[in-house]
Amino acid sequence: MNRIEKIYKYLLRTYGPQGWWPLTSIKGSNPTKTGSLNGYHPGDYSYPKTKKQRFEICCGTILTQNTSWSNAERAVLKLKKNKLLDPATILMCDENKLKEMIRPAGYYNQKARYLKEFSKVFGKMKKPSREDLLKIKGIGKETADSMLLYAFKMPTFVVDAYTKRILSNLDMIQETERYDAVKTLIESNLPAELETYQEFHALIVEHAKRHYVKKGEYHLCPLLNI
DNA sequence: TTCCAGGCAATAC
DNA sequence: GTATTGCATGGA
Repeated sequence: MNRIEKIYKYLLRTYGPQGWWPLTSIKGSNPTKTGSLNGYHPGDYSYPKTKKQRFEICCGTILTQNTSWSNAERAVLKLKKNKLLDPATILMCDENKLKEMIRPAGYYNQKARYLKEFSKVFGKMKKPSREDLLKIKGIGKETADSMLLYAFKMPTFVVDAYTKRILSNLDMIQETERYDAVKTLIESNLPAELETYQEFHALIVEHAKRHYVKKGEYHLCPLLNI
């Protein structure tokens, strides 16, 4: 078993299935989880079940850019309450009203624009390619991969700041390693399975929230011992 | 008060 | 091509 696999197994054993991506229509909760308790569906990989849920996940990936999920979730809930978790409605919505709805997620000026841009093309997106998504204003590599992995169920790994921080601390990459290099490293050392990729990214976030927030504590990370 | 969060685009060098 | 900067709310 390679080191990436060992890390994955350790995290899964330690925290259990994470049930990403959270959805507002799911009321289950996991009290062991940091951050929001709502919407996760651990062990159930059948979501999204509807186009509406798929769109909600995509909106969530945009709203949580450089933002805590608790803040992004507030914005998602406001959108839902105002019937705005729908591309046609978002396109018709007054821009200032849309900004007000997503205000708690921060960066609301740009994110409102990003949501409109994405809403324009969502209807045409059956199984979009990464390149298709990257052409859309406001969708970078991580957001594109998050949409592919959690909304469109494609086995593609999502790299984020936490992934780099952890692997760098374990001396498996350089701090400055490029996004796609890290992505390839992970993907080439794990079976290319949707469930595995979905879990691993979620587990990395959960683990990082516990051990990689304070800079002086990275050396206490339990992964250093495996 | 300061720092950080499930990044991205625009600009500067 | 690489490094820096602006964007913003809410919690610790």
